[in-house]
Amino acid sequence: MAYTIGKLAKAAGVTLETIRYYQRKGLIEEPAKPLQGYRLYPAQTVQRLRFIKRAQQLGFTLKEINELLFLDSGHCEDVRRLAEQKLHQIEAQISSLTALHGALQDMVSGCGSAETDNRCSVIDALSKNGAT
Amino acid sequence: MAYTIGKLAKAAGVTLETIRYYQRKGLIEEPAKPLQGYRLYPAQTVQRLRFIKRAQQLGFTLKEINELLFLDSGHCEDVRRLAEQKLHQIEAQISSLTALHGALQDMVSGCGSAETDNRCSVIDALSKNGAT
DNA sequence: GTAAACTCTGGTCTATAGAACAGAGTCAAG
DNA sequence: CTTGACTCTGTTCTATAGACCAGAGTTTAC
Repeated sequence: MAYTIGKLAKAAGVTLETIRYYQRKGLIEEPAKPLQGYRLYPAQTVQRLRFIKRAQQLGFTLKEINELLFLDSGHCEDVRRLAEQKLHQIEAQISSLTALHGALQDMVSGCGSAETDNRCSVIDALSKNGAT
Repeated sequence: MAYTIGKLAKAAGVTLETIRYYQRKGLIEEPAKPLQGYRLYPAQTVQRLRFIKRAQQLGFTLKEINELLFLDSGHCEDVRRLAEQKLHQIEAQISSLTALHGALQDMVSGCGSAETDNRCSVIDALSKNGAT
């Protein structure tokens, strides 16, 4: 099953502009244009677009996603090395988000109860040194 | 104690450009320029800059930070609401990252052993439905 | 009292991630 | 076989978060 760009966009839940942008950036391949007619995208491009969107939601930049995508086609050893690198990044990201979560939670729970002066404790907490 | 912009920048660990940018964006107040001479910034601006930087590290955009700062002079409830909103965002982000971590880990451990075809299946693992 | 260092204003420039548009070509349905 | 929908290429525009630069004025240190 093949898609024209509009169908592809609809199937993947992105806009035409996004697809073209990703092509320019090398995140997805631009199928050769038939000498007359429209480009046709293979079904797997839908998956790829979804992958990109998901990874983006997870806080990866397009540049990082591009790297991740390259993992798919390289030698298994390179793949492994890069993937492990990514894993460490993700671990770090999770733990810093977890710390942030705790800090914010503390702030929120202090809020409303510990207003010694007329300022919010959330602001106070953020101005000092707390979560890393 | 008052700071010229350069001292302020050094004290807060930001650049002059950052300070000016924040002024343009209304995140910090631009002191009136004495008819002859340089602007002088009150010491509390250092705190404010640190607050901004800190909040930024915690994933707030300048726009959100501006809101937080604005709300500082308002009701604590509003600040709380914003912080709670952010809290939920962070929770979602953590769980997505955790899912991604699991998927990547599976891939890394399968890599080298389970290459049924000649792909290391990152895309496979993540293009389906896993992390939301 | 001059030179180095700093500040001022205002503009341009960068990267990221697209959105919007113009004018042409192409396809599909009635 | 024409009209409306879609696609093509290329360019410009947006927002975010600053960085950088030039030429002028100001301050500080020697």
